[in-house]
Amino acid sequence: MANPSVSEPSGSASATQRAYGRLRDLIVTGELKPGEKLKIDGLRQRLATGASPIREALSLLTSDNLVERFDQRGFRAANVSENNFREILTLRCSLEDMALRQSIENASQAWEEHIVLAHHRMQRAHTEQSDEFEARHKAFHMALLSAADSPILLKFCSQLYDLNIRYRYLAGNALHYQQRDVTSEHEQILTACIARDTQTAADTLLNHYKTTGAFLTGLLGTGSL
Amino acid sequence: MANPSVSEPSGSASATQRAYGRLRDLIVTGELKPGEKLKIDGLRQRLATGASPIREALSLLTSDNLVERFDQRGFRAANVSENNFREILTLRCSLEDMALRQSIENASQAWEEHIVLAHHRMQRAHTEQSDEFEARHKAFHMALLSAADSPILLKFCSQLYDLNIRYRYLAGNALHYQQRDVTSEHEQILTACIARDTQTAADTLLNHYKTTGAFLTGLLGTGSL
DNA sequence: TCAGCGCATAATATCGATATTATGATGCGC
DNA sequence: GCGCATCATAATATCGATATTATGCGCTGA
Repeated sequence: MANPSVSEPSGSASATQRAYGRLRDLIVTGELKPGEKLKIDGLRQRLATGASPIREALSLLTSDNLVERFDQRGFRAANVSENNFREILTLRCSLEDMALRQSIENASQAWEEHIVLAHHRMQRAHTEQSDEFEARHKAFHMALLSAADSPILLKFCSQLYDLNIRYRYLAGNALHYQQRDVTSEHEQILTACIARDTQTAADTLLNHYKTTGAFLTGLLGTGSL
Repeated sequence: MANPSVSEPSGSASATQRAYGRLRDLIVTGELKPGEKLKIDGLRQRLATGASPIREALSLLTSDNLVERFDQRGFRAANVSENNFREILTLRCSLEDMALRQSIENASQAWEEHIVLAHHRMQRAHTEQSDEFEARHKAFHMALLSAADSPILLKFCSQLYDLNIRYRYLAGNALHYQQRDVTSEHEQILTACIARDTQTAADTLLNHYKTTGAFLTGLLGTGSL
């Protein structure tokens, strides 16, 4: 399968959790395409599990905006559109800005160490071309926000992260060229956070998103997707 | 029973939807108390339906932060706390501010008529002491934001609304005294929206929330809940 | 030739039953 | 008398089967 896995260990406890994580990966990575009908029975076989866990997982994904439910007519992978992407990008900028500022405000030594570690792990995964890079990348970004002491806000950010990264996968290799200075951008953000330089951190972070975002919007606009 | 119903017609299609709406009401109104164990079998009998719809509904409510899931140990109604309430209030102010500004920016005649109508219905329900007031109240607030053209943001707002109003129910009649000038506040907001006076509308709306919020925080602080 | 009705097919939504897992009490050993 | 392991109980999580509902095709009649 060779699946990157944006999420946590998939060997976890309940079948529902496994199905949830697995399906989310499939959708985020585009293996299940936007708008694609998600037939219970098909997925049941694919994930080798019963219908109940599948349905529950799909319900959860519905709340994450990754799946659309049509009463009595099953589920589909959520559609994509330029508008949708713009919305995600805009919201993400607003909410992460908010969260990052709160996070830095509450900054503690533990948090500082946490982000340093998360950054390092991401870096290592990157140089090693590891499968884990995606997970580490998300972990780093969430770590930045983690001191915000606002679980709901963090949950929103996490959801938006997934929604956003889905578009990156859809753009696929078109995006590889611009592995540009992402690394340096990450370092800048990290440095600013350690220095408790809220403004720079926020500016850099948002710019980080907007740059990638603008590029993706371009692709979407040209109908490449 | 005499249940106000914060949500839509509960006679709708699927058992899952019914269970979802019903359970949400039960939790929001406090009939199912914070932290209370939600035993599948109990609910199954109470709502006269099977286990699958219940589980699916609970999964959905988990995503709404109204229910907590403990793997292999079932579900509980989400706990409440002063911190949690403050978080909801803060987030709600930020997000609704954002949404309201967008909404006014996109204001159309249709939207204007929509909010006037929603306001009128709420008023009528209020004077008639109708059961529907809660639903109308939410409808009015959501209508204000409805031109925002950002479904995800609106969904977040809707969720936060429910979370917030849950605390109002928990405070119960202690809150009745302060039916104060809520009516006039609503009118002010409506008027400002019609006038496209973004700043006033936003200020009034946020003040509306913060006033009620401060009062509730007070109650929570004194351990009245 | 085409629109509309009705049937066959396929998928969903739901139920009832089972296996698995937590929980609380009981008794044994120390 | 107290702590710990063990067992009975109760609840969850999951499965397989069924009933209900949508869907697409072919047929009829204009």
